[in-house]
Amino acid sequence: MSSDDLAELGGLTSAQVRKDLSVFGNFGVRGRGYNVDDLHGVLRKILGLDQTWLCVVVGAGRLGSALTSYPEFASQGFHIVGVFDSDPKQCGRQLGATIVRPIGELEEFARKESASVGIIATPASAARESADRLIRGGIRGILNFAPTSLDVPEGVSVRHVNLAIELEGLSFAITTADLPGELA
Amino acid sequence: MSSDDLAELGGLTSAQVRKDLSVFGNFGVRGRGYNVDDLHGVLRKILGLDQTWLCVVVGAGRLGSALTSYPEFASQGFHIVGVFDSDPKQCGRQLGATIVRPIGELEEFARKESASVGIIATPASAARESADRLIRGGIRGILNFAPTSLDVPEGVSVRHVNLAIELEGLSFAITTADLPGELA
DNA sequence: ACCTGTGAAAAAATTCACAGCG
DNA sequence: CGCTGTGAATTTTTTCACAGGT
Repeated sequence: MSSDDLAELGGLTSAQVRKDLSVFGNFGVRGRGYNVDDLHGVLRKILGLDQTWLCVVVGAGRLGSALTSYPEFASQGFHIVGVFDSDPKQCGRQLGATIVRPIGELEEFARKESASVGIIATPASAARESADRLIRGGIRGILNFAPTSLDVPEGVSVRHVNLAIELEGLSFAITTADLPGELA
Repeated sequence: MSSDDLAELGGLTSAQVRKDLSVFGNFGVRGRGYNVDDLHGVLRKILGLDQTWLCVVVGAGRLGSALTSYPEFASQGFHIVGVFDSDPKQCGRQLGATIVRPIGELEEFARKESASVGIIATPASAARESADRLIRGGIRGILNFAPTSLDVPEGVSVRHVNLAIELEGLSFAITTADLPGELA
């Protein structure tokens, strides 16, 4: 498959595809293009997807429940090994392959299981505390669904997913698309 | 509040804050900074959040259910007025303020209700069809949680949220942070 | 004195375009 | 001939730094 084909699929330019791949190595063959299977394998390795990642979820509400059982996570090697909630009523409930545990057990559990990824699906008010617990539990990366910025020490990576902001972006796009003579 | 304060809160530089705001107008006062309430109102208006957006959700699985009842959506003026699923077993179930309806009723429902935003929370295999239905229903913007690219006509905006890719990004960040002499 | 708004400068990302290999 | 990999050119984004208003 050529960089043109890949670009088409990804909504990019072929030069973009080639430049980006060239950061990591020379994966193509001049005159032929890229071997899709090989490239797939190489990219999985670069992304660190050639291993299983042990994850814990904080927050067993609707979003936390959905994420815990999200099939795309498991299929990419992200295994949810524990779910935690501060609400005693949630604790003990079966969720995916595990049961919901009390938030107080998070640190010890994460350490024992050597979990390296934490997913925060709590209300904003609990996000900071959740992050602290995850960090004390020895987690290396946090995916934060709460609309809260997090301070983390060196060596811990954070990504924010703000679902409301995604809709706000759509709102802006729709509103802007409506403006008639705004192209000047 | 000064651009410095705003930058601190948002994890940006003050110049960034001022430049970005200056695209839309002069909202600050020299020597004083920005009035937070005024700025909030102006930005809400720019983003189109000074109105109620009627949304329909396609897919009443775990993710669709979580999104339908996601409090941050309602609080930003995004109201879920309908949820649709192709599985007859899901139909009729109460979800948030509405019941789950058969997918076949989507187009007519969206038109009647004048819904302008569609949220796709189906498996990848159903995403394309869902988008077509939404478009035929007169929707103006689509938030797509399925890992599928969508072709949409002029005038329809799309945003993709790929939860697995967020975790893959974390995986890469963690993996990369581990490499010892990779700073050269 | 403080802080915005903005040109100018610097840095980063993207595109161009082509030498060179298969 | 086709297509990669990559320097060079271009465009975009970010940062700098300061004139000017409060």
